[in-house]
Amino acid sequence: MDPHLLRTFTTVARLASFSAAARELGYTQSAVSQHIAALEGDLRTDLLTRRPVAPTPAGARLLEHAGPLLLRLDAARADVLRLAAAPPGRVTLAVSPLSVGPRLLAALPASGVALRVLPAAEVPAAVATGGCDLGLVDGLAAASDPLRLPDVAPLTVTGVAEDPLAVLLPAGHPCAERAELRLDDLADARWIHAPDIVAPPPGSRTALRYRGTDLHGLCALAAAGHGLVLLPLRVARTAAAGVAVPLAATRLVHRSELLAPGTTTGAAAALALRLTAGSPYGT
Amino acid sequence: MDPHLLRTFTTVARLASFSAAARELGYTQSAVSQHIAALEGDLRTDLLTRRPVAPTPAGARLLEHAGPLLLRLDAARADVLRLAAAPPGRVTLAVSPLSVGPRLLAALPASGVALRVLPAAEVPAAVATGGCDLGLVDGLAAASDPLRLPDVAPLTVTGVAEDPLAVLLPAGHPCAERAELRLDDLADARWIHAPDIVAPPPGSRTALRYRGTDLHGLCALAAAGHGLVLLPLRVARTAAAGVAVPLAATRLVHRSELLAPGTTTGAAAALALRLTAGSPYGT
DNA sequence: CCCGGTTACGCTTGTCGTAAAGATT
DNA sequence: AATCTTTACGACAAGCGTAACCGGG
Repeated sequence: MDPHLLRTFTTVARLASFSAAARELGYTQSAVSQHIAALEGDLRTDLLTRRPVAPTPAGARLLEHAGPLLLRLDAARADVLRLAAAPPGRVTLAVSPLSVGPRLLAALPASGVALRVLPAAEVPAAVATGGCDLGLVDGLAAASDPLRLPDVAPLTVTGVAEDPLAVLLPAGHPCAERAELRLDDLADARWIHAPDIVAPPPGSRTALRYRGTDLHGLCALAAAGHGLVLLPLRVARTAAAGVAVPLAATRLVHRSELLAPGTTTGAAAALALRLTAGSPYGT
Repeated sequence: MDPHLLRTFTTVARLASFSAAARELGYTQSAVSQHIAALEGDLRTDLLTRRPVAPTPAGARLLEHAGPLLLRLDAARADVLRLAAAPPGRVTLAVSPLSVGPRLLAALPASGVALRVLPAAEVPAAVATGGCDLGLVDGLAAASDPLRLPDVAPLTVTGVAEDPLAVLLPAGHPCAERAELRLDDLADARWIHAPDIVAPPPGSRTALRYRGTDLHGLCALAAAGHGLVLLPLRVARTAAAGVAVPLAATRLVHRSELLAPGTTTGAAAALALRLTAGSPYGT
């Protein structure tokens, strides 16, 4: 269960080829073959079928563990190295699309910050492994509850914003005239599932799958009637087309949180302070 | 960042001694010294002070990562091995003290089950690393919200019970006659902090620290006026002494959840079914 | 036969233990 | 002086690459 072996294993599984994995990792085919053999010998189970190369059930199970494991390992290394490293000159901020709000816009102009837009699910990893100095994530949660984030590393989590939710409807939709909606009212509706932007409401059915982090395109699709989208009211109102109807009688709110690694110094620490200053939302 | 090196590092840090760690791990002092040197060389930072042996700041940081990391590694190995292993003859169920409720008592008699009482924080690890076949954890959460559990491994989590909360007061307490209480009413009160049994209410101050999983002793202390305790109403009512007053106007409930590893077979699967059958509480 | 994974084998490197040296109280 | 960590060194094993081998399209 050497991490090197796990890394080779995940690479082989991802590329479905020993030789391609060898090229990517800078090994020879032979070494890759030996790595897999070592893992399989250690666990006394086949992990991959050859020809075609695909994970066995045991291999699939191991794959579920290997990703988070290697991530945590990178995070640990990055975190310790960060202690000794000089504070970054230019701060890189990982943001999920909907986490960009007034608070960030107000805090930004002060210094040279590079933004990096990532799906919410990837922001914690980006901060933990040192790719970015700070992160802003958003998601749906019960009011004043912190978001559920994958714990890749011990990160400092601070709430920075909470917004009520709204549904973005096409102009002609039967509910478009109403002052507010409940999720029950839309029980039969189809939603656009855009996992890189917003989690869909629990238990909803999917009309269309939308990949990528482009919010504008998503709103356009919703306005054109291809499916409903749940957005922070603040964002839904600014959509060029479509009608934003506030969501009532729900415990859910849209929440944004700042993620900071254990060590935050220099310009990154200053930005973190501006982002959280006077925030009414706790850890 | 070889796991072996991390393991000796954590052992040395825990025992504050190279030689003691060597004895525990079955190495020579020399090997331990080389392990630490290898880690320090790899990260280009001192991790431990010698004489006395104690973690440096960087070392302390690494320690925070090392524990969860090694746990996940064990969990991965155990999970894959469990796929091939024969279903256990006797099921071992890890339970946190307050997770033992009517549902478990009803499901138990059917077969030979061994119970293992652990602090709630250790139950997920016990299930993930294969020490136990199933786990029951409890904790405080917003109504119908799942508990926040450390994700040591991808476990199947199923809610099995929710209970209203109560405060256990000594007989003469000013609030003891009231029909119900709010947490605000007790803002100045001191609580017994028993981390292995119940999380204290958020923001409370501690009168006494109580270690161990013995519920009876905790109730006795509370009844004797050494501090308040927050318990599921069901449990508080059965306390031999003391007065149980229901907690009102809170989002918090006491919740129990069943943890199952990815692979659950035989008698363990049957028990899991009985425990969750007809449960109104979701994932 | 060609492509791709496996096996054999030699070389290099790494890891451990023994033992001597060094440091700290 | 005693205790505990570090360093030196030799033995052994592990890991990688080269190259030969094999099995399926």
